Amino acid sequence: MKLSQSEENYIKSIYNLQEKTEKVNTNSLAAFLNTSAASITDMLKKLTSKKLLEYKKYYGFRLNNTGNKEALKIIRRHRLWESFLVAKLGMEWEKVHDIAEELEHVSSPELIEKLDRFLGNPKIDPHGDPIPDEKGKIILLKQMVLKDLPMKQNAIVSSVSNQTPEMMEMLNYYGIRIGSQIKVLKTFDFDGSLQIKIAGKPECVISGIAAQNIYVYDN
Amino acid sequence: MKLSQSEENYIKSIYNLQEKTEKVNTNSLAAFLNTSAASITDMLKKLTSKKLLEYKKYYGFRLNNTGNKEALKIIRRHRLWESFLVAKLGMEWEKVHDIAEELEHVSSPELIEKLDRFLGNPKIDPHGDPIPDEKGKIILLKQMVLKDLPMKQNAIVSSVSNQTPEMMEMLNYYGIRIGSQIKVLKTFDFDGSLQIKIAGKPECVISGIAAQNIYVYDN
DNA sequence: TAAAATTTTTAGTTTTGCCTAAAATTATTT
DNA sequence: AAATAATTTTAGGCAAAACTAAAAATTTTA
Repeated sequence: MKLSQSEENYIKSIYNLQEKTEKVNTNSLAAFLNTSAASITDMLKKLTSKKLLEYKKYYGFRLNNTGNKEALKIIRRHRLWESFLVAKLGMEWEKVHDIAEELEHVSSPELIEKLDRFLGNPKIDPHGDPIPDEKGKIILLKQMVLKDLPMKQNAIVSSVSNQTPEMMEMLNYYGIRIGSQIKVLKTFDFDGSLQIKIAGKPECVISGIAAQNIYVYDN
Repeated sequence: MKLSQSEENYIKSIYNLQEKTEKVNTNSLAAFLNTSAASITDMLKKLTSKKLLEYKKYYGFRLNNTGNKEALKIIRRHRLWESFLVAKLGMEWEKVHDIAEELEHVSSPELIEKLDRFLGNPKIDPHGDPIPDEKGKIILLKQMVLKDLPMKQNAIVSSVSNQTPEMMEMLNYYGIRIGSQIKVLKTFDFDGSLQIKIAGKPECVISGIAAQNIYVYDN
């Protein structure tokens, strides 16, 4: 299915809104896309005629199977590019979204599969969101805060909540990156700090506050 | 200057045609872009009003200084992406052009500078064309066939003419890549084969035929 | 349940980038 | 230099994707 950039943006936005509400309505999509309700109606007709949407006038709409698959392809591209920008080009997390928003429309399947392999088939993007696989399957992650990770259990760093330069400085010091393998060895009850082991690094201790801002997922 | 994809494509095409002829004319650009002469005239007016073009009705046109700079930015993006696709994703040379054609319109200067650094500031793309630097400067390369490289002189592999799987197999065997540093140690007059040294690899011998299909540039 | 408020759709424009056909201009022949 | 040919521009339209304003449908409220 060949889609215009605009169609792709609509599909992705509808997918996102669907995550929260059963039926999406015109006004909320208009607000989300920062456009007019009339423009939404126009596009809904188009997507319906392309058989991507279940749409009943005045009653709201929802992507059908085909539409959902398209949405997942777009999201896959977006999140892979975000991963690339952070992991390979060293860009900061706040900056990558807008660039990925453009890159996601480049529609060569071969490109995306090669990029995926090049990145080492990441399961999660720099914001901690899961990356759909080539079939559109999303793994559901048992994501948690490092502080809550059971002792001795291996996990992967997925994101951090506090993306300030100060946080970055500290993560850098510890050598903690998105995708780093991590394990809690010991907790100090006195102040809540944790002794941790990051793969390829010596053991070290991190404060409870820091550990509350680092997200990991079960491995 | 914010340009649409279409405007960028016109600018790039005009730049390419300018390389060959003093003044570009409507019909040749129409043929190049596979579109109608009337469409060309439309766009010429637009680019003129944006002060990117020197255009006199019926007499042909040419990019002005600003237009040339824009063209070089687009070409820089295109060639960096081509380099990325080949060098990092391992795509084949014939396939990368069309994909780079899409990627080149993503217009974040920071992205491009980071990509450039990530690739090691390549001077030449996988087709052997020079990559303009961030100021738009193009180095002029003394490109030559490996066979003609003076002995003991360091050079960089820029491209190969024969892009078959068989050629790729052999290059792979030798560990020759775009960007590899290479030097000729000795030539065997009997059959024209060359003893060469590729940086980071042991010395080896390559046939004269192969050496005639490998392009290098002076370092 | 009727009136008011909200939401959604329709109708009519605009801009961009393309098209074809016809007119205008320049170049080439004879 | 006049006629013919080629090139280029203008004129008028079309489709996509947006907009505003107004009409229609639904929901809320009194």
